[in-house]
Amino acid sequence: MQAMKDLSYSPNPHARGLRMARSGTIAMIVPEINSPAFLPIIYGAQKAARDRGYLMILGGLGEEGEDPQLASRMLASNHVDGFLISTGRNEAEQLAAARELEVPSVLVNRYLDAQHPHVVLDDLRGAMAVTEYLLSLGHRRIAFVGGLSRFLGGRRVAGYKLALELASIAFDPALAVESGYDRQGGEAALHTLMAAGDPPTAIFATNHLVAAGLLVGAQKRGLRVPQDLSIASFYDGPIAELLNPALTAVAFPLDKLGYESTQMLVDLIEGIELRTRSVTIAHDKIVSRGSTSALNQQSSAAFHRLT
Amino acid sequence: MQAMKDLSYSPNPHARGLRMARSGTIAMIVPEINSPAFLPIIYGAQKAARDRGYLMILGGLGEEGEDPQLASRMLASNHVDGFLISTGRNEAEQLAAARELEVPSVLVNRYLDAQHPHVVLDDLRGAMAVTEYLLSLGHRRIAFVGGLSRFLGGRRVAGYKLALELASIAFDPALAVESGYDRQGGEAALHTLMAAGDPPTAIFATNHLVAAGLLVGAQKRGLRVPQDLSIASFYDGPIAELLNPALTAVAFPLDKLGYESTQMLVDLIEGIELRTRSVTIAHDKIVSRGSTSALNQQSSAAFHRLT
DNA sequence: CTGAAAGCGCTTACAG
DNA sequence: CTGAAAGCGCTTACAG
Repeated sequence: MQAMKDLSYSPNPHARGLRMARSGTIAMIVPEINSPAFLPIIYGAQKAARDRGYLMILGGLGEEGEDPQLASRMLASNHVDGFLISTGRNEAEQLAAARELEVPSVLVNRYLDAQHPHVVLDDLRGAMAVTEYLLSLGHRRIAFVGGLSRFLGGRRVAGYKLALELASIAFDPALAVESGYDRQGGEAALHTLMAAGDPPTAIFATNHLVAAGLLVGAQKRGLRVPQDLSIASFYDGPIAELLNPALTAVAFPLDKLGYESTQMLVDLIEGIELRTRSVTIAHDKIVSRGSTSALNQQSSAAFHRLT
Repeated sequence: MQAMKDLSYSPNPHARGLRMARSGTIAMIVPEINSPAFLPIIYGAQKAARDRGYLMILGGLGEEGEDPQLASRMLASNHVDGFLISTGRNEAEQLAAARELEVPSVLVNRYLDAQHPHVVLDDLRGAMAVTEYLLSLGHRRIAFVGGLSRFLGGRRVAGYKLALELASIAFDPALAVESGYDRQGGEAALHTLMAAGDPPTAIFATNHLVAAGLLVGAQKRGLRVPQDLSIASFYDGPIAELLNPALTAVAFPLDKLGYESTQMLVDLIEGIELRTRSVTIAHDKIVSRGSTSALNQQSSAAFHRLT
């Protein structure tokens, strides 16, 4: 032992990998690399890999990661012990391919079924928290703008509805608008909402891009945020600070999402029994910024004058 | 050969690494992981690594990457063939440590000396292009806000000065304001500039964060962008679209920066003679958005009324 | 309990 | 030119 220290010896990972038929390497597949949310996720995953003595390689960034067969091809050529998988446009095929893999994989913020190991955000409670925050500011006409159909989007709508229900406010389907997940969708949704009778006084956006679109749309219509319209969003992050006005948002520890995913994957690789195959990451605080304010008589009057 | 195909054989990388005493793996050290610019850089690097048959691991993300000794520790434990190195707070120590490494390394958007292989952006011409764009809009009082001292910042100031000189405009030291690289610095710089006599009609910001700070400062002072003040920035990217107004900026192919860095590193690893140890990535087009407009009598009048 | 041997799957120097 | 053998640095089953 002392000699090891004196010579600063460390075992040769190739010899070890060859003998033990394992690589000590995991790969992360991230097709939607342009989302800034993946930086903290990658960061957390890398940290956990290090803590467990594994190397993490970035497998499929961007377009390359869209190929459902990527993981199995990587397996053949690279000898990877397991995969962290996020999906992109080909969600269904990629999830199906993950199931067929002959090494463990963990879905990162994605869901296949209760059996397949996954780590997700607590979208439901996060969405409730945002909605309740807007309710606490006195808003009663609160809209939800986002993706309504995908698994994660659906859970956010559910949280929004639940919060309304708990506040004894009837859900109005006209206030839940499909926007997808980009800026154009957000801007279009704003016009849809404001053109209808009895528009909302507050909007809950599914992410920053949609929120940015709402802000642009509001400005084009001459609506002041937050005096005439409050906007709050999911996923706090550096972009929230840069928007004008800065965006109120619910924070999630995204690094923890990456960290827990990797812990789970290494447990699977090493045959350690999992306590659960479904980990949910709780939201942090609501970070209140300039895009939301209390509903009061004055702003309400200004609002009705404009519409 | 046919049999290889039939059995979809691929060589065991551990056996190969053991025998050949090389790993086929490179590591990228990125302390400033929070900068969104690193996503395309990592993406490009990963692509080149794949093209050359290498794996890329993310070595030091964030705080961990600040340790100047990280690379040599990774070498001992992981058997990496080379490093792509970016630096953070401890720039000088990290660059010095890179020089001592016993495997090749390439500096990514960083500079040590002419000998040490590096790939940088063409800051000088990029800064000239932004300045010339503002000149073409009729602006004559153009400020530069950014870091003035670091190597890269210094080159941007030089490009700004050169463009002014070519337009026969005397450089006014009061218009070059040190802001560092964050939002607070940008906001403070705006107040400094506008409080002085003869303020600028256009500002060139060194990055998005500084530009965002300028926008906030302008709004607080009641200055309209672009009517009263034009703002343009370095580094086009997804954030430029989200600011309000959207930001005019000069684009750089950051993925190419990562790609070329990796090509250079693999050449070094494989003993392929380099044509040059210094690669400069040229800027792309100026992307013109809502934050800039032509200087005209009306806006100029409005501007002077306000100050 | 300790220590020598076999073997993981390659590559390359060497014998035929 | 072709083919068998040695050896990279580990781990683990086995002999002593």
